[in-house]
Amino acid sequence: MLEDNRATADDFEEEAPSTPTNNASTTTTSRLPKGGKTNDAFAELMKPKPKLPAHPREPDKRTQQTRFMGRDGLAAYTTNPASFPRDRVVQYDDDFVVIRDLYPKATIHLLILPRDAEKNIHRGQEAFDDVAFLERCQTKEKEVRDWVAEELRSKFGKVSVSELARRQAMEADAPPANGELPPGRDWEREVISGVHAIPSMNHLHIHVLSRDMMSGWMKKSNHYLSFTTEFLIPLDAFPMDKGDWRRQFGHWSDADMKCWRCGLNLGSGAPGMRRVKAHLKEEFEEWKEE
Amino acid sequence: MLEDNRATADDFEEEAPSTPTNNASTTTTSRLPKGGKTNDAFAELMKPKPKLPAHPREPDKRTQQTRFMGRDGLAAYTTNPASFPRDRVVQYDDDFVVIRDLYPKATIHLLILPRDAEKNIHRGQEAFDDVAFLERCQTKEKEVRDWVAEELRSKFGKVSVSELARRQAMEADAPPANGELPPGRDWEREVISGVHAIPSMNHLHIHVLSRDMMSGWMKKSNHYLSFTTEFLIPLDAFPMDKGDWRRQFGHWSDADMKCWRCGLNLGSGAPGMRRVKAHLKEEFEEWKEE
DNA sequence: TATTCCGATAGTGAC
DNA sequence: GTCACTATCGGAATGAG
Ligand SMILES: Nc1ncnc2c1ncn2[C@@H]1O[C@H](COP(=O)(O)O)[C@@H](O)[C@H]1O
Ligand SMILES: Nc1ncnc2c1ncn2[C@@H]1O[C@H](COP(=O)(O)O)[C@@H](O)[C@H]1O
Ligand SMILES: [Zn+2]
Ligand SMILES: [Zn+2]
Repeated sequence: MLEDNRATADDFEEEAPSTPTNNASTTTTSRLPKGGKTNDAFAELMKPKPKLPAHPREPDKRTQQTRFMGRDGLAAYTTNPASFPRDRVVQYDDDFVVIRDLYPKATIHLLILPRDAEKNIHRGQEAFDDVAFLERCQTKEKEVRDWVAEELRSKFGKVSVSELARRQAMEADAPPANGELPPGRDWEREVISGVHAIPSMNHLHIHVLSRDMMSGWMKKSNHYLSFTTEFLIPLDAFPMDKGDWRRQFGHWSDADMKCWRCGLNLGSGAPGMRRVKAHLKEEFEEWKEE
Repeated sequence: MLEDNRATADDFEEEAPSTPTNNASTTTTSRLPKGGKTNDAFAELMKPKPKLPAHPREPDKRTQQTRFMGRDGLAAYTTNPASFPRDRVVQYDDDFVVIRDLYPKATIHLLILPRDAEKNIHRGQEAFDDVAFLERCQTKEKEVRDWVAEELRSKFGKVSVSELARRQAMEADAPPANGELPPGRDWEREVISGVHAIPSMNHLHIHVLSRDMMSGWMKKSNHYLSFTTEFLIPLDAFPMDKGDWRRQFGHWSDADMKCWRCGLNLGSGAPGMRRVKAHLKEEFEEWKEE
């Protein structure tokens, strides 16, 4: 059973809301040397851009250690899950460890780590040729998807109109039995999962995350594309045909990013990513309230 | 007659000599987040690289104003030379203003600015089609070259072995008349001059500078190449044939830089530029003492 | 399609 | 091939008391 440790991606603090003085008073910026003392007060107002800390609060020491293992940073979770605090290792058994992604790319972002050391050094494309192994992973994936769905409900249920009937029933004087509750919003539909066609981390991991893509860690176009294109391969694509093109996934050049919700093309590269961030912020508000 | 205001490029302070502690103690550096408070003292030692001020001392206010005119920054000198202090405007008459380059690329670096507003908005390739105008410029150029040569003599004469006889004669009990002095080193040979094939500043200017290329403003490979290749066009190349290739000078890609003194190829780009700076520092010492 | 730091590279504006 | 600022890109390293 998955515990309910609700420290998630939106702990990442977005840029501090700018005071009126900050962006109202002066819209132009000088490119010339800050010069003598006349400009000092002036320059004071100009954006040194405080440069956000990597993590809002630094993670625990044990988790920090994993960051120094580079691309092998997931190994320690699989070999010694008990050494991690429960807000990072959400659940584990002999076969799997479920962790919170240390750099979540959505409001909720978990990773399922298979522990079998023979299997977990391969990509999904190879590891999932073993159908028995695959099926265990699929079962776990389903379980975690459900859990993420519940996490979404508890996080956004109170602003979601689809939850209204269920909410009212629960708050009624005589709440119905659990099975009798109105189902509310189908949050499982808002969960995506799968493996990356070209993982960067060396140990097999299945992403399970909310589809909102709202996180301070969602910084680069690669990040966005990796969860919104065929680069994210769902587990029902396995076992994969020997000739399937995703076994030799090519590197993408600089593909356009499309809004996951409305399909709007937001362009590519860093400029596109700025548009994505701005656009998703608005979509997010609507999406929560569906 | 040119005044003798000896505030020159080597006022630019080179980087402070690094203390032994600075580069000896630790050669490895971590690329991972500085993390908790344990690292603070450690990180303290690591190179924040103080980032030199643009100018050693900020220039006078009037001269600072020219920097806010971008590529038109030379115009004010030609229209109102009297408004500048004499350490910036070295000399002027109805036809020319001679200034110190605000970002000198050599120990001595002057600019000759023709004042004729009909002429000075064109590149040399066009302006010097007017032969009468060209000849006035060439006369002035010669005068300024001689002046720079004298400036070099007074700056480096006392360490130059070629100056020895002259120096001794001058310090003798009965110094000979001026015309009778031993000539000493031919410093005019150490002066280069001309116009850039593709100027960045909009008003016609003739560079007259010592060939040492020693200056804190000599930062980018473009800077170096612009004074050590055919990009610097001497005035005797004018008037230029209609079909001369320098009338449509192409952009250079990333040409190798060669030591102006020994011809050594020092490579291209920023790495090459670092080698140039290091190599020239040694050449400079020898060159002064020739 | 790990993160972080650093340095090199581009693109803009110039009060 | 202005300068100065900023953002972007590209590689290297991946604690250590
Ligand atoms: N030390 C770590 N602990 C937990 N998650 C990590 C760590 N390092 C990287 N990650 C996450 O692992 C995922 C690897 O993605 P990928 O290899 O592209 O499938 C990314 O979502 C990272 O945020
Ligand atoms: N405001 C300024 N005052 C004096 N010299 C300047 C100013 N701005 C740029 N320069 C110099 O003008 C020269 C222009 O070079 P170029 O246009 O390439 O021939 C460079 O050597 C600059 O250092
Ligand atoms: Zn949209
Ligand atoms: Zn040399």
